[in-house]
Amino acid sequence: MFFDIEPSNGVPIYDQIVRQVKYAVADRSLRSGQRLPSVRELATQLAVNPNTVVRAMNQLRNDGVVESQRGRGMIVAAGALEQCRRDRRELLATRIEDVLTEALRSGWGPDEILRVVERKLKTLPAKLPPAITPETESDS
Amino acid sequence: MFFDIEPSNGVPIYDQIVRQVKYAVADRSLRSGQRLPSVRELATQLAVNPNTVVRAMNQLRNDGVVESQRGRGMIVAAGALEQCRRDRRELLATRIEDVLTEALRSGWGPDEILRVVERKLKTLPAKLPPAITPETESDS
Amino acid sequence: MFFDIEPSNGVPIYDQIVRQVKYAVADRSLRSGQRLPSVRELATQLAVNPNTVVRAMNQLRNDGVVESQRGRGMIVAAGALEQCRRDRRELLATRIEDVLTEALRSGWGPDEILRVVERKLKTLPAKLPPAITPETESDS
Amino acid sequence: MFFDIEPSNGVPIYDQIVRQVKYAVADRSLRSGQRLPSVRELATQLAVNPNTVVRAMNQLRNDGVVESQRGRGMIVAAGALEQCRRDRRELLATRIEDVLTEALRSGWGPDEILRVVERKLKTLPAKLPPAITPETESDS
DNA sequence: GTGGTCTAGACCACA
DNA sequence: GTGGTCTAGACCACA
Repeated sequence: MFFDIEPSNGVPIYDQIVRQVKYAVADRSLRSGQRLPSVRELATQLAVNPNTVVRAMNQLRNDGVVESQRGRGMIVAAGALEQCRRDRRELLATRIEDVLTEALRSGWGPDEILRVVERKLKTLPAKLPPAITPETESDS
Repeated sequence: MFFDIEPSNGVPIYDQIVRQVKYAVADRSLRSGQRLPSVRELATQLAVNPNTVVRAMNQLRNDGVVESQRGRGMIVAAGALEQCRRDRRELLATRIEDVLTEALRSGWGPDEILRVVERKLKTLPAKLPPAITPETESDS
Repeated sequence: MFFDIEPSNGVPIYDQIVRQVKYAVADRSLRSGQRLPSVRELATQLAVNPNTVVRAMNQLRNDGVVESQRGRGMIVAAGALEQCRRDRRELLATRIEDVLTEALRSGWGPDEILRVVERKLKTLPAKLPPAITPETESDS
Repeated sequence: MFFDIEPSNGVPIYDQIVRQVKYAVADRSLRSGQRLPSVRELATQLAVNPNTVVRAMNQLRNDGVVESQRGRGMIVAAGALEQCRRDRRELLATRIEDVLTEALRSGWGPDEILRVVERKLKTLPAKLPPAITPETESDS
């Protein structure tokens, strides 16, 4: 698994982890039943304190995305795909709505906003890393 | 002036004030030379801690949007319109870029995103209050 | 507010706090809008680390029982009463069901179990502290 | 022997094993002198870590419920029946007392609690598997 | 003052 | 080995 954590870009680290895991599940980069790296592993891998990872995992468990098995680690929960699709849609819809609301209130018209969005959508994708992917454990 | 402050929607209150003032200027709802309500007035009007208003005003002064006039409170600065237009463009562009980046990373395609934006742009404007307007203090 | 925390009786401290707050709300000892003692206050009062209180508060917020107001403290949320009644019913029903299941499986018959329960219900109440109550801020 | 282990229902697996063995003895489903399956057998049968079974067996030995017989595995100890009846009574009484205490503290009255218990006692038994029974190893 | 986040590190139960 | 809990303590944004 590849995470792209940016310490203090405003979004708390634990929340970045939560979102990225959810997005990875929603995008089928992570699948139900799949085992996650241990808390300690993840922590070193992300160069982050284990407690921060624990906090993210707690929230993910709360949200039905992962299950912990005592002494054995965490796995992606059964209904995780549907859950994460819902969560993704809601997380993004809310953020989009917020920004559009702010833009409209600022006096921009819908057309003006749409033009900016379209332009960004043309230039942004090229810059982005090729989406989070699991280790190719295609056959192991 | 009418502000629409939402405590704990994630955006700090002082920042909401800063943005709304800038947008009002960019949108000509506030004009250069116009007097702003006093800190105390604003604070009670917004049901907010006076320190919070002070903080917002400090930032607005720093950004060249308002000027304090000896003993008479704050007025909208001379070059405020151009400044606020720039600020508005940048504030919104940044937020839009951020949300689009997150959406693209989550696995959504540009088309999918665009569809959501278009849909929201059709439904949102109707719901919004009729843009922030100054009290018709046509000349006071 | 009076809490009765027993460090390591098996139930995690943060969970004891969560339950007791919920029960207090369900029992109207705490009411919507009421301000909770600050995290630091509660921590010293309960002789517990502030982080432990924070954890409890996070869960309570997640469960819609409290709301945090930045820089101002935490208050009991609007719909908290209904929420906590539901939570209480569920928490207790689950525990009761679990213990009855275990008893039935152990070979005890329903009558035998019922007798024990009735006996305990006669002797226990007298031993218990007089329910958690808020500081009598009846009129302050 | 049939066990019904539920990983992560809160009760540690080793403890579930201990309790179920004790209950089986108390209920005469297991009798003194009867041989228990080997650790390995039990572990695979329960889909559980062998160490977990070992731990359970150690505790059962400590509690005088089983004895290891040189080279022949474990058998149910001589005084096991009386021991397990006592243990069962105590295990269940403790759990019942705990849950009743929590319920009373939460503000429920004894009558309210009793009603819930009675209702559960009517619906639960039907749902339960037909009590733990030994494989009819009538004599092996 | 308030809550929110994070680190460092310990200890524990469990498998 | 695994996750879960807790402490101690720092630093920050916010009001």
